[in-house]
Amino acid sequence: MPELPEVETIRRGLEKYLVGRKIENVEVRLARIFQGDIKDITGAKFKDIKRFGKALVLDLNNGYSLAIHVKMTGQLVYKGKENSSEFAKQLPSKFTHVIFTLDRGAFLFYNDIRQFGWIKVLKTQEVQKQNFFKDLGPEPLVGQTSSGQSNLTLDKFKEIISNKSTNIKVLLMDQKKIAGVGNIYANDALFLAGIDPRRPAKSLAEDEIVKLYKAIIEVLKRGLKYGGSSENTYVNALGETGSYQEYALVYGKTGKPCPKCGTPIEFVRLGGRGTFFCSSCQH
DNA sequence: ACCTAAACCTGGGCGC
DNA sequence: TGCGCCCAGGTTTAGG
Repeated sequence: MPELPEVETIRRGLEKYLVGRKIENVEVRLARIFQGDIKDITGAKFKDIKRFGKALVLDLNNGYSLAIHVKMTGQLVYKGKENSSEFAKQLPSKFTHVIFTLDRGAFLFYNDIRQFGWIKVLKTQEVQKQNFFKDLGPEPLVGQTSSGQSNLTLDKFKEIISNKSTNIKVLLMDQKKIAGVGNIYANDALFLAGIDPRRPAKSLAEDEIVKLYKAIIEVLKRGLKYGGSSENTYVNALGETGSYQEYALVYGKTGKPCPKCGTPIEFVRLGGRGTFFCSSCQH
């Protein structure tokens, strides 16, 4: 779930089903995932559901917040009379590590196969002191996602790109530079802009920077439109999969024909991450 | 300042 | 069916 469109999709679902609801009990099955004291949140109600980059912040009505990062395989799924999907019916599972019992016989489950994610209990006023918050770059979709902090303007994007010798793709995925862009959308944005992911950021010409800026916003909006990308384990707050993977341009398509010219998509590794591109369309 | 590899984990897919 | 290997929407840390 991991990138901006997936986390924002979860946020919207949680906002719909959790706001005003009471936490009656918390069961932590895997201690590593949960940091804090469950006493601080038991009995409180959800007040506001926010997203900062790829992290979620669930504000409660008692001065505490739950900060959550799902990393690669985390899932936050609501189960209650508003949602009796097959997926929810089967919860909790062996991958359920935290169970929030809510009022009206409902539950919020945190599942995570790889166990990389975390849930932290914080005082609401302390949230902005956390690294995931204060080190975060500007948001590409402020105004369309009702979350985040400062907006990634074109001028700000130019400033971020200028004089950086690092690969443009690695830079796009740096959360300190830009919030929310991960591997799928970085690959697809570079394809849409016709830019080779291996190029040094500072080598981009003015018109290429503008194209890339628009491409980032475009692919993130598509991701949101299709409810995120369910390549693997991602589901939304109701346990439903997204469909962006059916529309992905180059991500995960090694050897398959380029959607524009038919040349086989190439695979290289940049910054330790799988990188997909068309050597014919991207320069 | 910058780049890489490894670490945190489990499971799925592939070749043999 | 099983084994070994490589892959995975992220981030952090250690080392060069």
